[in-house]
Amino acid sequence: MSNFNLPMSIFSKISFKDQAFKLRESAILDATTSILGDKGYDLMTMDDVANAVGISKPSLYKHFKSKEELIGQALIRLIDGAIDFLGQIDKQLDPAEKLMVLLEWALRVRLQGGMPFLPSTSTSVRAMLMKNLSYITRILKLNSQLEKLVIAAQKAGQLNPDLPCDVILFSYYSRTCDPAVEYLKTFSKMKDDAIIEHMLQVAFAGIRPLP
Amino acid sequence: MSNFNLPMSIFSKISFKDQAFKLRESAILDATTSILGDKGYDLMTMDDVANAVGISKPSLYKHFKSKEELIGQALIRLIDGAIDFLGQIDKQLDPAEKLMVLLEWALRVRLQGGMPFLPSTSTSVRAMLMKNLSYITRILKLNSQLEKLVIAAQKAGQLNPDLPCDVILFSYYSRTCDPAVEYLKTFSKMKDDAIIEHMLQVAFAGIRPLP
DNA sequence: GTCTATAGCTGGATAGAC
DNA sequence: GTCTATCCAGCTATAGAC
Repeated sequence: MSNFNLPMSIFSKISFKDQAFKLRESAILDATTSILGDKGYDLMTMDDVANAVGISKPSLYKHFKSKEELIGQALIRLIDGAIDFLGQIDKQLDPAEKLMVLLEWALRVRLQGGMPFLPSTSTSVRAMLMKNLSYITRILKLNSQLEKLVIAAQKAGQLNPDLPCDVILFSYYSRTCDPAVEYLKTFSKMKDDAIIEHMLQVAFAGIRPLP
Repeated sequence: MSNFNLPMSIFSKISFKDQAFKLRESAILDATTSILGDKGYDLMTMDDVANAVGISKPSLYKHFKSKEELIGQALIRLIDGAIDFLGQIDKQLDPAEKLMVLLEWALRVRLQGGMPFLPSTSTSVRAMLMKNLSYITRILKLNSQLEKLVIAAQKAGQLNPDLPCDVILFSYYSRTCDPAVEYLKTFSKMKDDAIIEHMLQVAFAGIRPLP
């Protein structure tokens, strides 16, 4: 935190503990992410997570005071990753290209065992997330950036200007959690790169201007 | 069944009972469908269903011997509806038009409170369904009909012949459970007809031949 | 066939020793 | 902070009376 740049000799014990704590927290979030991607919110149990990390359930609860908070944190980390990635994208790219690069990133994250970008469609999960203020804050931030990109791309004639902005935006979100990805991997045994290429092609053909 | 066309005077008692039984069974499946669409597989409880129908849980278990069977039957009824609908589509339509009409039907069913056409992506739900032989049989039947339509449409130049057939087929399936539908309804307050129109437009623009 | 009541289990969360 | 052991709510499924 605030002592990152101070000499270790003074704070070594504290910072070591802190580091270990952060590391374990990160390991917990990794496990949560992977299990969420596999089983989904409802079927993921706190025992699953604790066992995957190799700690006991009470220890898990020292880090996250409830299942809801744990999942909220995992989603926040994911959204933050997206916002970071968006900030690092080559400024030279035009809006539609930026959207494509971000979607590629999201699909790749998912194919490498992450959870889908959008949580379940289920009412209860959404209700749970809506109570989580820091999650809402992040998602609104990301959403406003994406909305600007969509509108700019429509103005520039890179995306279909006849479609309502919302239709493009929500379709875009949906592509990040498109089950076709899983089907292609499971049933067609397609390589990750081929899956991503085809998903991008279909997704953007759907929202580009009509000929 | 076999006595549908026989005089009621002879079988009235039996057929009446049968009818009532069928009616209740149908009501149970209706309730299951609606609750599944709302809460999803894991959160739907047998109490929910029994209460919605207005019967007790043991009575529910007289009709369906487990939660898995109940959900399986609800899904089978849905698939059968799709197969029936497909059989009734105007034979004059070309393959791509048939696919479009069917997708419209599926989206409309969903918007009217039904469950999504494809069940959850979750591993456990899929595992449950894979043990259900009559479900598998139906889904394979529907799948083979749709695959034929896709291939025919590609040959006729109505769908992009450069895309693997699987990519089109799985993308098509995914559109039936696209969360963008819910988002447009919830956040954009869009009318059902407008949602369907836009979803169809985006979906088919994505898989049509490139200009 | 329908109900009330309950068995049996699972999973979220915690008490209390170390 | 970490564990073992446990509580308790809520769920599937059923026994047994009517």
